[in-house]
Amino acid sequence: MPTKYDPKEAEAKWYPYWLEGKFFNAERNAEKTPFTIVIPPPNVTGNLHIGHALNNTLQDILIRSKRMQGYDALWLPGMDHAGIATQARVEGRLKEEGISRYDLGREKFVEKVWEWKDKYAEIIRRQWSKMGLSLDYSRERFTLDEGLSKAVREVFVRLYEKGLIYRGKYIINWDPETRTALSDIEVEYKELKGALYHLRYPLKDGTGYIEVATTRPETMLGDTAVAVHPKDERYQKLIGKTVVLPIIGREIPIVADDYVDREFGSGAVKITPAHDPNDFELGRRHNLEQILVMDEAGKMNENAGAYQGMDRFACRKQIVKDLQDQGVCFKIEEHIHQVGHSERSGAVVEPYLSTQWFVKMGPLAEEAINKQKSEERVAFVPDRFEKIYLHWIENIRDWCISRQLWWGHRIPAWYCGSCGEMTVSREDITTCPHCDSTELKQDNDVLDTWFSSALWPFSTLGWPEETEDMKHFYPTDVLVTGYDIIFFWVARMIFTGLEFTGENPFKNVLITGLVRDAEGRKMSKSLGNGVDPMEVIDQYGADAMRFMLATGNTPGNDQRFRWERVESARNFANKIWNASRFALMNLEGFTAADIDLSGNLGTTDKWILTRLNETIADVTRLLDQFEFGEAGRSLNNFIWDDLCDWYIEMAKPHLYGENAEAKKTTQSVLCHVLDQTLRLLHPYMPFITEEIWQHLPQSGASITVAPWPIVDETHHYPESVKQMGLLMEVIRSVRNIRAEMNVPLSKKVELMIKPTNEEAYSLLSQGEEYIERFCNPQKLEISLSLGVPDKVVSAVVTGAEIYLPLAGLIDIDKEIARLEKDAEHLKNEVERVNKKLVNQGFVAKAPAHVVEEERAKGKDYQEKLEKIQVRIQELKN
RNA sequence: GGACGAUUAGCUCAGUUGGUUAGAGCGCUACGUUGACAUCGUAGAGGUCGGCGGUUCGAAUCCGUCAUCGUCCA
Repeated sequence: MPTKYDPKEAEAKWYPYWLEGKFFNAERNAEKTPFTIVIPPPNVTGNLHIGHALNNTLQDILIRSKRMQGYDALWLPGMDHAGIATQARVEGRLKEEGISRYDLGREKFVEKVWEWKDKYAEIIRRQWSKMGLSLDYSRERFTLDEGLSKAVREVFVRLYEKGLIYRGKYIINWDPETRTALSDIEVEYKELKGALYHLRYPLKDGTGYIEVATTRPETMLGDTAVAVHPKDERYQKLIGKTVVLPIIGREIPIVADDYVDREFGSGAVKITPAHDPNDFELGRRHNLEQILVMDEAGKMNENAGAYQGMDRFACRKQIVKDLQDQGVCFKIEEHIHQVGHSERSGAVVEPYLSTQWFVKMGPLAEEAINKQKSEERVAFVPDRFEKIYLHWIENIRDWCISRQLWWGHRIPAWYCGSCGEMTVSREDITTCPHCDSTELKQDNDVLDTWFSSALWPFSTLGWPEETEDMKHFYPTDVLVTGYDIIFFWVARMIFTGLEFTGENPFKNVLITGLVRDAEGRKMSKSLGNGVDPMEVIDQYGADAMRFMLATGNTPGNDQRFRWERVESARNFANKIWNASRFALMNLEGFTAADIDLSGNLGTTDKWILTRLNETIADVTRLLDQFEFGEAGRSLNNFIWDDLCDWYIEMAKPHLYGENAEAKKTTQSVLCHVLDQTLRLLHPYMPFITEEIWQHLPQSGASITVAPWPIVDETHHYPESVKQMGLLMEVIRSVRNIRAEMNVPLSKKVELMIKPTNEEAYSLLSQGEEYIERFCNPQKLEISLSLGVPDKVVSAVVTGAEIYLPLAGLIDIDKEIARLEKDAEHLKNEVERVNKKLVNQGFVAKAPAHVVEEERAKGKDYQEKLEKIQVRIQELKN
């Protein structure tokens, strides 16, 4: 084995091996408890980003650990057709060739998108494999594939038949850039500095004018009323009168409506029912005409008179100028307001009157709310996200699901050119069921991408068929996703899941934060600060990236991407590699059958086995609680500190020594501990653990299916932890003295240790060989009755006093100063503890064991302090 | 305007039901190539846990309030 771990080699070797062995394929075994995760399907628009890497790593850790724990683990992969995003990308590509989608026509264009999809699906699969994800590719799905399309149709038709899907003419959010309707949540509101334009509309009777204010003056071309508050005294006598709309000359009424805010502006508002949601509602109450003044591209239409053909913003400029010239616009104020932008294209969203399809949310939301308030709620992790979800679903509005795109699930509604009836159908139809005419035309629109994503946890398992997979693996166990799509996706999966399967689609939702750049900025294409996970893997290996992401922080919080942290993780991998290399070099000829822990275990053996037990318990518990960071740190500490820094060093004398029995015991312990540790680490670092494990004396096919370690009660020795503690403390003190007194390890010195009692004496005597090895003394004396020389450097630990006679080598004043510093520190501790103990409240109210611990601490500090003070006195004499 | 989150060592972050001498990695300082590893080892410096007030025998941890930054919702 080389001295450095080569990630590329291991990664290239093991992923194909895993696939060939079908280790990732779920069994659908009735004997086993299923554990299911469906991957949040990435968009087929392009490459995976570092956020996917985080999200997928966490899922892989979960699924790998559950698989090893004996569950029938299914991690189902798939991709999303991502309507607007994908269509926009393909259109962009065509544009480079000077072609628009209209040049190609719908059919040809969709063919092009499928080509794109095939290409990127392949890229994404390759990226998944690079990351080492244990996905069951035999069950991979795509939101537009046949089965899922069938599920989409089924859901659409059922909701339609139930009256929960309807078609109608309403104000929706229109994106003039991509020329499609958007749902409410696809609109991002940004605070912008705009203007409030004050206009005077003249009364028809010539008795004056009424003042209105607007932020979108171009919409005045579509005004069909002016509204005032019915109780507004200023306007009482104007209600019912008629004004003449400037420029257009249309006569429009002044109406009274409670909706009007008397405080805002002049208290009178212009009403444009076709371009504003509130005006739309008001217009319906007052039977006002709805006049659209723009087309789908955001250009002024034939109703805009002279402005026809102008872009909406150009028109705004021009119309303001014209209104000013006419004296209609008499004041322009700076005005900061929230302006909706398309989440996809960034274009300013236009409230627009349009015929669209909607999901009626009331009944669906109610069911979801009730469920969430019952025992059968979805567990959000961290739980604060539950509130965010509930608040949203409790205030939800109907969902606009039709999109004026070509890429997506086409709406299964047909219009008859003969009788004019509309038919919604599961199957494509060619004749009208109402009049038998064949003049049928399918609705041009497609469904919101999230409509199909909402069905993902069950449509991927074969629903609406009653498949075996559905019966066995549904509902799923955990959904891992970012907080940015709780509304878009999580909420919608929950209410569709409840409606169509009667259950929550998942038991837990693990919410992750965003991976930001090193400065804490959101990664974005425009900033160019994104980190490509493939580059990270290329430089440091997949395991390092995974470990870094998984231990980066706590669930739900954002984390910053820092290369130094990837480097640390890479170093950790290398540490494991070298520890294993050491072990393997000393396990020559040793087989799995040779492992024997029944022999005469030493304190260090007992200690490392006990620490292993603790680590197994911690990691298992923490993973169940989704505490990936803590579990990873626990493993890091165990491997680096306990295993490498102490156990391996202490194993050396046995491995190199003549005692065959001791050697075999040490080999057994080392081999066992390493094997168990690799298994615990495997979910985080699949490649390196497999690579090493395959070198280890063991008989399994792959660590991916090796049983998860369990706490071994027969090898649990809590007293060994205390015993090792003393040994470690003695060794550390000697090192500390050597460092502080500038006595390098190469310099042999005499070392005298005076244990405080028989027990400590026995322990330290047993550990003599280790003290020799770690402290490199010329002569070591451990005795309860030591004749301490005058010129000596010393230290006091709990259980022993340590002396290094360094006559002539040291500066007495320096040693006194060093001891006084220790004494000072101990004095503070003694004082702190005493203060607690004299406090009657503490002694009376604190739990007995806490008081007892505090007393013991106080006694220990006091004893150490006294001993140090004695040493100081002796040096001063 | 409402809700939530963050504020802990120079930097990035842990700290899970209130009781640890407040931790890690990186960085820094000083030593060190002893037969796994310099992608390393040993030792060390560095924090009044954002401010104020409260609850409690005891607060980084619970409550209130303020400040700064950030996110979501309206």
